[in-house]
Amino acid sequence: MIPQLPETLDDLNNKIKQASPTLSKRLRQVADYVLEAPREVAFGTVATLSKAAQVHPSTWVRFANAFGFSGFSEMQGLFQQNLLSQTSNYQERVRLVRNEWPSGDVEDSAHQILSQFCEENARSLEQLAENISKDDLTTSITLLQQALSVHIVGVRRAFSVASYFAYGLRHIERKAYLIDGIAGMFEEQAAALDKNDVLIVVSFAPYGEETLNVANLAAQKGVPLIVLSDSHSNPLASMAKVNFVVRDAQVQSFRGLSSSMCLAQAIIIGLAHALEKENANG
Amino acid sequence: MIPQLPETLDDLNNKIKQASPTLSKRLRQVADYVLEAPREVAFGTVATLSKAAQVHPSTWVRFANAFGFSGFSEMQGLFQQNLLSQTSNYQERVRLVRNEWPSGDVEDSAHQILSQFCEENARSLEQLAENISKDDLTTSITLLQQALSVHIVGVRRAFSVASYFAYGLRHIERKAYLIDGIAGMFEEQAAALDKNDVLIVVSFAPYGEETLNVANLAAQKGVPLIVLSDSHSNPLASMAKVNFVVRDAQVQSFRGLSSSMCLAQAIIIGLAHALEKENANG
DNA sequence: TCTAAGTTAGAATTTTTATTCTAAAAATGC
DNA sequence: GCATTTTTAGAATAAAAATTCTAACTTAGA
Repeated sequence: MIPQLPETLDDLNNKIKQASPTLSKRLRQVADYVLEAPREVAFGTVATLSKAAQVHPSTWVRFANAFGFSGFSEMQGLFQQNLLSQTSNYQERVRLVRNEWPSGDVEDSAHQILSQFCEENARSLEQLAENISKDDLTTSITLLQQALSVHIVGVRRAFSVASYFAYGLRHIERKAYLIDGIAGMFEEQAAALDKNDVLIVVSFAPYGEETLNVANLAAQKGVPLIVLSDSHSNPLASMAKVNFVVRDAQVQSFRGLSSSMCLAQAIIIGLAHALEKENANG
Repeated sequence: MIPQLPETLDDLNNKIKQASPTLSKRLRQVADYVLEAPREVAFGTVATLSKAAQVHPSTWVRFANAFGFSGFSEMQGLFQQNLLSQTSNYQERVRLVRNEWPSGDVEDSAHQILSQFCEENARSLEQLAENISKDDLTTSITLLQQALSVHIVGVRRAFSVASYFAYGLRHIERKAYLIDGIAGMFEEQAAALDKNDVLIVVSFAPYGEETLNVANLAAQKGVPLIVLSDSHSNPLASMAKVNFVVRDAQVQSFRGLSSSMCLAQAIIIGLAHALEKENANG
């Protein structure tokens, strides 16, 4: 198919990108995986990689053949070579990234910003699991499990998280309603809250007025609140059944959302598991 | 002989140096080789390494046993780990250590899920900076800088990211319009696109039809597209000026958004920097 | 020099890994 | 909608790797 066999990993990567549109479904799956996780490929076996890329072992062989290699092993050599060549430069690269804040041209600084964000966000993620209590997680999942339906409110930065909650909960077939205040109807939407529901409130400092109003309305009706915020001393803490505090990474006075998103994800999947177990037990 | 098995390569190296004088001739040959060429050990097989160190294959097994390993393969793991950690990525280590999916009760499993999500997301963040090319970042920032206004489209899971773009861009005082298809008006909203604008398209597999339609309309009008997706081979790639591929962590067939959010953030802040510089220079 | 303890290399075995082949499935063209 | 081609997954095979076992060897001590 492609007779000229690539000599370096970069070479191969280019050929893959180029050929990608013409590849069949499974081969493209492998192509995507290879571009994304070259390190895994360096050490993996056909068996482990097949699992990771969710394809049949022989697909890897066919893939290697398609790019001119005699088999998987020959192709793997390229990935190992690459890894070796990378190790010597590594120290230097880290030094570069940890340098002063953007001094060079736009090109460099943009990538430095990205690197720093990645690093800071990764760090705050690493702490997240430690900072969130088991009890809070369990309580919130139980609340969501028992709820007739779930409403979510959040504005501005918090809106992205709120919309993700709505998406995720619907994905696992829970009734989820996003209070988005469309056409200024925050209060009208909040009126639909029932005391057998649950309200998830996502709110970061400075706490949005609309969000506080909705939360107050809900509290008056006796609707349990699950709060996700960035401070223990937020105005919602006292009325909340559960109060998650997430410290998202901050770079250059801009806060991220990675940790909040991660917690949202964990709650959703945790709920999915709980529901599964419930069903299994009758 | 030496019951305590080393946990890191450094650990092992120290133990080797310490034990070296007491080792037999062949074992010392291996010891010398191991200290001198750890990188070879990471990739080699018992056969190739035996030749390189001029010993019999079984010597390697005896050597590994002498330091408490169950066999050569177990010892080799340490060398692979080391190589990966040098390249900033400890994916392999976690892959090796990672155990089965939670089996315990809801309380434990919920927190386990959170831990795993944090871990996976942190890992994919670490890779993000490496996988995103400088050129793509620069190009997209320049496009956004020159754009009269910015439109953003994304549905379902991608909607959270799209809404974050809209929020962030407005925050730095760019004109940003979120094409949310409210009241089914995707096409009507898309009609507002001007060729001096830019369209940011966020789309993950399976690519939403609405998103593709909007992107097509934009492309026809000559509006530059910045695409953020999860695969090199997405249906938008060919029409895009820039095609960012972000592989968000996946746990239990549910994908996160941490990395996408992080990239969005970096683009926004990178743009803010570029605008600042532009203003400073007159 | 002989013996006993430790060490080694070779052969054999077991396990793992890669590859090939083939029937079924999917996609494509008519 | 049918026939043809391509693609895929599973089983079977081939190759390779790692490990074990044992007899031969080496060394040290009497």
